[in-house]
Amino acid sequence: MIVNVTFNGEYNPADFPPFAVTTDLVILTVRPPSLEVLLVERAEEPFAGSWALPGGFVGPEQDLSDAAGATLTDKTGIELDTAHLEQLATFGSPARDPRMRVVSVAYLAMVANPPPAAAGRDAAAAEWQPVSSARATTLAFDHADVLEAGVERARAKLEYTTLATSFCAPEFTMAELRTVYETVWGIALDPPNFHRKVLGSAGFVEPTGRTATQAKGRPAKTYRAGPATTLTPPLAR
Amino acid sequence: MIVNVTFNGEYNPADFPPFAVTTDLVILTVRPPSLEVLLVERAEEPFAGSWALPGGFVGPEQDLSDAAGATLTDKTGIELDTAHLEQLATFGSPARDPRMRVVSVAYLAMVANPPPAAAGRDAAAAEWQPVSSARATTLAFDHADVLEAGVERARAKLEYTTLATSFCAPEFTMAELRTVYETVWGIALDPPNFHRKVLGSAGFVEPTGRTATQAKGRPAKTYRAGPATTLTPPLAR
DNA sequence: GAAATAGTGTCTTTGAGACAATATATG
DNA sequence: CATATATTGTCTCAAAGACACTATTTC
Repeated sequence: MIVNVTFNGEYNPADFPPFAVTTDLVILTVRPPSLEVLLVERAEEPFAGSWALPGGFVGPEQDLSDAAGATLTDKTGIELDTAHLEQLATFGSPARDPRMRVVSVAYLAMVANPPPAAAGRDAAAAEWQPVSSARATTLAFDHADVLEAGVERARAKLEYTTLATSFCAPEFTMAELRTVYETVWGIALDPPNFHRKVLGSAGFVEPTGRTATQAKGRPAKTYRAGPATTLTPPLAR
Repeated sequence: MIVNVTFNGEYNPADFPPFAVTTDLVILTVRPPSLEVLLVERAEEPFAGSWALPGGFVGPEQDLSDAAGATLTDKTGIELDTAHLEQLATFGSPARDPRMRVVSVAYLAMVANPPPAAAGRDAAAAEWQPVSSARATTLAFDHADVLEAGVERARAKLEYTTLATSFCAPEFTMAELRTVYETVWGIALDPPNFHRKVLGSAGFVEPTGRTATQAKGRPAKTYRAGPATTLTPPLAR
């Protein structure tokens, strides 16, 4: 198939050869004791059989964030308004795709309790994998770099934003919220101090008035995400 | 001029029509009492006569950061190794360029004591303008959004990185470094506390052993940037 | 010496962290 | 009641902020 594109005036094609633009997503979820990322097994070349981040081409009239959002809902089955989605960084090394110039705008998504992953049209399989496993795998393209950027962004943002709640169900206990931090950061936090810090951060969480029964021990009060988006002072790692 | 591009297999052109990829730069410098940004006056359509951020097309085999670096040295006359340059965000709304689909990867640069701006090939003029003035101007494309993102990134990064030194000459006084913060943040800082905080942050600055004569008052010791890149704990705004 | 700017000392307040103590559930 | 988990209390320490004070220069 042949595509003819005519340029003139200031827009000389020598100045801007056709680029393909894609989005790739680092979709994270917390499944204690692991931070997990959604990977797909590529069905076609290049890197057929390799694990990769889910992604896709940006349509001619499609906004970048819409393309990312479509991939997110398609791959996870999660509605956009329950997930956090933000632009991460753009990867455009000339050599990153062996066949042609592809610039990829990476997005970071944080989701809670996703349904099991299902293979799509272009993927042989889709699977939630612990980030530690994904790091040990040879990912397609430069997706190892993208994954690192996404994980580091998520780790950093837990410090100074309320985004940890996007890894939680709509209603959660203080221990569940704390476990999000412990899982993403890979460290143990002091439960009493964490409890006080969260309640002392105005707008971080709101009490529901309900309690959640524990397998053992005193029932925990439940909370929902509050209106605040930033934590000042931050929650130290 | 006609460009023929052949696609097949997974790379169906219907999935990825030709995009142009550009870089746009938010190049900031501190000239007390103003934080200033380099703007160019567009010589050609669209937005001929409007002020815009400097930028350019990414070459077929050119890395994104190389394209940004080339624009930086071209427009400011500053060597890359003396400036800070980082990727900011990518802007790709289908409507952002009236003629065709252009995805712009924005970069943020911080420079010290730039020479006067000079018009280039594609610009009628180039000028350092206070950010407050630039905000009051109607900028070309979506450059108002890009500028906001750049300024906010710079303001935030002064808190938890040592990047304020990239706004300073190689050798600077504590008052000069403090003035960088005061100019970017638009607030006054307490000189004694600032002094202690900076010296207490290991690797932020290193003494040169020299002093700088003041117009009035006691000469100030001078410092150079140290090896540290992050400030923990941060310098509160 | 007066004025200006650089730099030090000290006190108060805030918040993080360690950890004891109390509360409320299950078996 | 023993045990487990949630929640509150208390003490200590580090750092931020206010601001008095000292140091060193020019005029």
